[in-house]
Amino acid sequence: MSNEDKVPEFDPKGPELLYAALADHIAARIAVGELQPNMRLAPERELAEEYGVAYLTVRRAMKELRERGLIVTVHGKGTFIAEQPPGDGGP
Amino acid sequence: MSNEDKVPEFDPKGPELLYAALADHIAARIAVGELQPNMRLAPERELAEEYGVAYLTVRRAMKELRERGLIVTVHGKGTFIAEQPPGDGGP
Amino acid sequence: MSNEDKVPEFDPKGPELLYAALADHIAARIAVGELQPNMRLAPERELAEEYGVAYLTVRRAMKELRERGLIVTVHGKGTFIAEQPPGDGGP
Amino acid sequence: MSNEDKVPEFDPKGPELLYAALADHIAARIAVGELQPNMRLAPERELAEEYGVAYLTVRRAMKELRERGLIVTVHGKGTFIAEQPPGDGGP
DNA sequence: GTGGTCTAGACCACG
DNA sequence: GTGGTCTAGACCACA
Repeated sequence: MSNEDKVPEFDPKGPELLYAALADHIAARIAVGELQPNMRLAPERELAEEYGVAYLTVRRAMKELRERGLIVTVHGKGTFIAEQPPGDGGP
Repeated sequence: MSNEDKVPEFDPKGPELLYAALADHIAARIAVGELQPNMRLAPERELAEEYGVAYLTVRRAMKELRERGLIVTVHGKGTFIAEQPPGDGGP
Repeated sequence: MSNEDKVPEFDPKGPELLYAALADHIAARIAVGELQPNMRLAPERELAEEYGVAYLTVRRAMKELRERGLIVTVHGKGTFIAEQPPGDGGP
Repeated sequence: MSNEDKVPEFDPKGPELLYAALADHIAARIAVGELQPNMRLAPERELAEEYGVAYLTVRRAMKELRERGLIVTVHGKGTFIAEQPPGDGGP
């Protein structure tokens, strides 16, 4: 945890749903430390353009990350990387 | 009417719009007698801070209450609790 | 009615509120036939840019026009010029 | 013109009107180069506190400076030091 | 990808 | 020193 590896480009090909792939990609950027706690994420519309996906796809990915506790969003202000909780230890 | 019950803290969670929730909360404070006719309400900017919302949100709530006839606002002086009309009696 | 005169540029100078001036300008474009019934108006954000005003100012102007019955807006689809009611005939 | 002298503290004592004294003080800060073209002036309410004067006094001083062409104010954004025109050369 | 609400903070009008 | 309008730009609900 908290390694400084690089996250590969976002290039979804697998059977995974697009919004899930996007959520995973951002989650990876957080895990790797590229996105640090309390940083503000780019606005949702900007993310949509950067990733070349529809706005709604970004919204779904954000919802996913919110539910995983990785981000916190404040209406009208932006969405921020959460203080990362101790990883659940995984499988 | 004019009971002296307490109004619970402002803690919007429901699906209600924030400004509407705020308007309702203040309306409740009036209904319960915490805010009496002719009293001056705190300045809008102060309300915004107290309630932890943006100024515009307070403005919208005030507009709502004005339309309901619960308050009267005078430009440059402040906003005041209106002489309460006979409640519509409800169901 | 339904003349094809031209509406002058939007250039608010008077004491009128900006959003009211904007509403009037669009109302004039409708009156003159430049904007025909059932046409879709440009998106609100685009109007904001075109007119060089803030988004909220456009929103307020739209609200005004909606209340005057000149436009109809559908959430998620756009705002459309209404079937014009018989003008009140004026003086 | 465009000297780099220092402007003395604001300490009105003379018969001059307070808002005029304030305007002159700010004009001096511009003349001396302490306030450069295109810089944003502190918000009016902040200036009122800093100078220890009423808000209205600041507003009047701003009006004065606007009419002298020393500042440009944009509603909702702030007030900015104007590109200084060639001094009128006055005696 | 639209309309709708919210945040933050500026200048304006009025008493 | 209050209420009122405006700027700028964020997230939200809907089709």
